[in-house]
Amino acid sequence: MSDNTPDSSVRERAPRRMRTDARRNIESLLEAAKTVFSTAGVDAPAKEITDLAGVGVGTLYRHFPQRSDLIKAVIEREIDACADAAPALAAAHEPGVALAKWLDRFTAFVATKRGFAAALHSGDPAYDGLPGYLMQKLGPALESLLEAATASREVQAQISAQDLLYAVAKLCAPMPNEEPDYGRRMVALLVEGLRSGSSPH
Amino acid sequence: MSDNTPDSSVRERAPRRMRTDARRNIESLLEAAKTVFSTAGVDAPAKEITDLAGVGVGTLYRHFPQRSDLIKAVIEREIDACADAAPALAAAHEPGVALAKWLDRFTAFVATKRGFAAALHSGDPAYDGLPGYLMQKLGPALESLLEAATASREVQAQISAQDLLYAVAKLCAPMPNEEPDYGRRMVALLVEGLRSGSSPH
DNA sequence: GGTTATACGGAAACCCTTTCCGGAACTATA
DNA sequence: TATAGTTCCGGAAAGGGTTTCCGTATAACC
Repeated sequence: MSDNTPDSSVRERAPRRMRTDARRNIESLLEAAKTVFSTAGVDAPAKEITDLAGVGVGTLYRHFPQRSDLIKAVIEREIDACADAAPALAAAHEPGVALAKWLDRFTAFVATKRGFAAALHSGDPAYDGLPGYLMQKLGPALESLLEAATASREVQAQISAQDLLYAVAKLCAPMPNEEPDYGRRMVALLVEGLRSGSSPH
Repeated sequence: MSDNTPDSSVRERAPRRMRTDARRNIESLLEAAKTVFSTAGVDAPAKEITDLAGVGVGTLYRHFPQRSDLIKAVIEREIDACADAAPALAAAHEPGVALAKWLDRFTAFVATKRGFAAALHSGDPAYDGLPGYLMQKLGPALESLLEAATASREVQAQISAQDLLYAVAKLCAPMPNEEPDYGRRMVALLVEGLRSGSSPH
């Protein structure tokens, strides 16, 4: 009752910022996981990751309570990187070229990171939020590129950003023993379909 | 040296045929696995499968030394069923209709069996042979349907059976929170691309 | 029926994920 | 800087699933 310290009882005290060692360990883990995943796949044992990160298993599981949380975090980081590439491309190239280059960037991401396709198709509900995250982060980027490109008459847009995003994500997902440029060919075919069918049937 | 029994030393004796209980157990296991996989996903514990099949774990692992072997076997069976559907459709319908109906059949297979997409994109080398098996079994079926359809001028073929097969397999693979007919729309768009682009650029 | 190769069942070994907790390290405050 | 109070760390142990192993049972062939 006699406690007049401002806010002490009404508002919880300002959360002290995360300890620097914790922040550093999270960073190390994400970096290590990215490396190990691309080397040995997303099913690599956790020990391999913690060893590379120079950290105990306990530390891994405090920050990423489920294995899938770590995988999700790594994938989301890479999605972010992809989104961040858009503004620079838009500034440096003609609209149509920027769009093409960004699609290449996205295609490379999907084709390279096996873990992404694996998570997406695993059926594990832990990854249900991934398409949403993809759309949320990459949708605006792609939309602005698409708009600029259509405005300058370089392409005719007949497909939503979401449809295109998902189609590329699926078509370019790596399959064993596949010709290297299969994904690109199919995407090109799809875009061809867009160009032609200017009149709906 | 004195052994003159025909063939006994030169040729190994004819292999005795597989024991009937073994054959029966394999059948039970495949049936049980199919059921459990579609109910609880391909990651369901092996015990569930052996219980349903009325068999010990040892039996499962003798016939399918790796878990992936069982999954592969179940998927290959379903691919076979898909291939077997083609002749009947071809006999019962106009070429164009038969092609459409068979593509529907295949689409349903891909969309329904999560395990298929999961295996294909898992990155596990155990499944590297799956696309080959798919092509080997379904390629001829699709080709003959495609040929009949093109011959009767109902479609213009500008895509190889393999490309089409793989595109459908990828586009129709289920993704979380996806509109129900996304896959079909994209496949339609792809086919639209084929119709239009009669002249290569 | 007797002999032999083959298959069965389930306990144990193994490997990986996840939990737990005593002790160490960091932050805030004086 | 010293102290108190959190927060975080490390690795041992628990939990759960796959895979191996081997004594026993049974089908195939003579």
